[in-house]
Amino acid sequence: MLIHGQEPDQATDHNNDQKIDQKIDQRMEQFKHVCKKSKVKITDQRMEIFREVALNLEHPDAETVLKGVRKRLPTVSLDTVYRTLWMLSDLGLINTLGPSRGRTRFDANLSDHHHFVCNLCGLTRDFYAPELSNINLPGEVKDFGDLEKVQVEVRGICNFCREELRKDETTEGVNYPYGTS
Amino acid sequence: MLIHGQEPDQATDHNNDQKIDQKIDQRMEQFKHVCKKSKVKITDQRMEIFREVALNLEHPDAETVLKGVRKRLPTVSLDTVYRTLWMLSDLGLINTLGPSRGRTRFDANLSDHHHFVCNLCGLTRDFYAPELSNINLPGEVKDFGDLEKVQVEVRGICNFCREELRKDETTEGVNYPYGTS
DNA sequence: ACATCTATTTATAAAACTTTTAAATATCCC
DNA sequence: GGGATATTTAAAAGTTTTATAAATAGATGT
Repeated sequence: MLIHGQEPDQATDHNNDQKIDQKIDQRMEQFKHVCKKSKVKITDQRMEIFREVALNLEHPDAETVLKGVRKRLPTVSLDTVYRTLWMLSDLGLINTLGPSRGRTRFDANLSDHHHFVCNLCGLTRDFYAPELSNINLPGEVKDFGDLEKVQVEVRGICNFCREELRKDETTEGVNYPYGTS
Repeated sequence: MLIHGQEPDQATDHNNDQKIDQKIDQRMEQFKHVCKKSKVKITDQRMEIFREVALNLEHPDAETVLKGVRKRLPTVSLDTVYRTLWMLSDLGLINTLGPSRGRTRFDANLSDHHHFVCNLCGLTRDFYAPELSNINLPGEVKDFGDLEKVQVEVRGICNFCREELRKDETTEGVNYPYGTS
């Protein structure tokens, strides 16, 4: 799927650039801190990959991240990008969009409903809450396009995965090397 | 990713079965009606594929749908399942979970934010709405597992795709054969 | 009910996406 | 700075999804 990059309406001015630089520096520090705490080595590749996702507000896929990173590190491989992105996700430094992890999934429930999604296995269950139907959205949302429906997505850890985690901890605890967040 | 099928807590009783049968019959009728209206042929494969997604509350992937359908039609191909599922999606009879369509996408924005998602191209943009942070969830949601965060997903058609649609309509109008819904 | 026209399915194969393997390299801790 | 060890790389294999062309089946008019 091609994402047509919709550029910000106004050219970013100098002040704005400075703000973004500050923010990204802050996030790089956070990244390094989490890596150290988790005993994960800080390599150039990992830094640039994290920087790339953090800077790209379009929620890029691995290929897009690769392209961006190669401007600075021409030899990185797609493999490393994938490994690093999943590692960042395990560390809780980034998230994936939707329950992803591979296969496309389909939903025939057209009635007004919402989703619980497990962050670990992707289990997705419906729930109903009529009171959520008339949520008040900020006006700017309409600027993105025509709105069709509003769905609430509750993320967490499902009962099954929580149990698995507990088991792993009491035995060896090597399955989720970077913690779960 | 494996989804461990969490079975419903109680065995469905006879009354319940009857209700489900009624509902699925209703949906099959709706399916046929939409197909006729859109001049799409009603084949056994399409009926069984639609029935399968409509019956499966776990939001199955194509492979899972294939397995289910093959119990009744042993010769269907995975290709047909994919083609049919995307067609059903174009017809507005089913949806996909998340912005899917292929590649996994990553999000480094950890702050409290929400998403606008284009149903056609998958474009996903962040928006902020602090007032949505303290949404009141129905108690049953906690039964699914441990909740971590709540994100609102607004779906629609982005400005770019709306424009593309308009163009197609005024020229030939063959790109979205089944309409857009 | 039958023939015909055309969309759809199937099997095969290819494309697209993601992960593994084993050798080469770079990081971190002393 | 040197050495143990995690990480990267390139190549290849594994998955998931889509395209191709021949065979089949639905729908329309009779």
